[in-house]
Amino acid sequence: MTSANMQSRIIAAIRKIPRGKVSTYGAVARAAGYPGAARQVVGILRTAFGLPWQRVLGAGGVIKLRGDAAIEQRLRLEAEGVAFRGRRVDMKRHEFMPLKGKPSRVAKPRTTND
DNA sequence: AGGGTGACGATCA
DNA sequence: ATGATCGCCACCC
Repeated sequence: MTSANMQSRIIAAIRKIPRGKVSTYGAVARAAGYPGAARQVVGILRTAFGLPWQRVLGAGGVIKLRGDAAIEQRLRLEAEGVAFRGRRVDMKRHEFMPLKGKPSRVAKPRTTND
């Protein structure tokens, strides 16, 4: 078992990115359990439909699409509240990192989810 | 088998 | 910051 699973796991990882947050090709690959498979993430993003593709960026928060597609991705992200700093998104604020953050205090219960 | 392709990523000059 | 290089992984001739 290989790619069939890989594909579903990568897709699952992408679907977890919440609105207003973003991730990167590499991070998605790692989250799916395939470090180094960033290019596979790309392949899936290109073919699969119904995915929040606009939330996946290149390392550092750079939009790797070209031309119109790049414009659209930016607009879509800004539309969901993602802030840019020059050409890159402010990863400090919007990068989706499950398992990050210090569990020193009790988590904040969010009542208004999307 | 051999070679080319991606919405990549890290490193170095 | 920018371009080149090399490493990566699955897929498609």
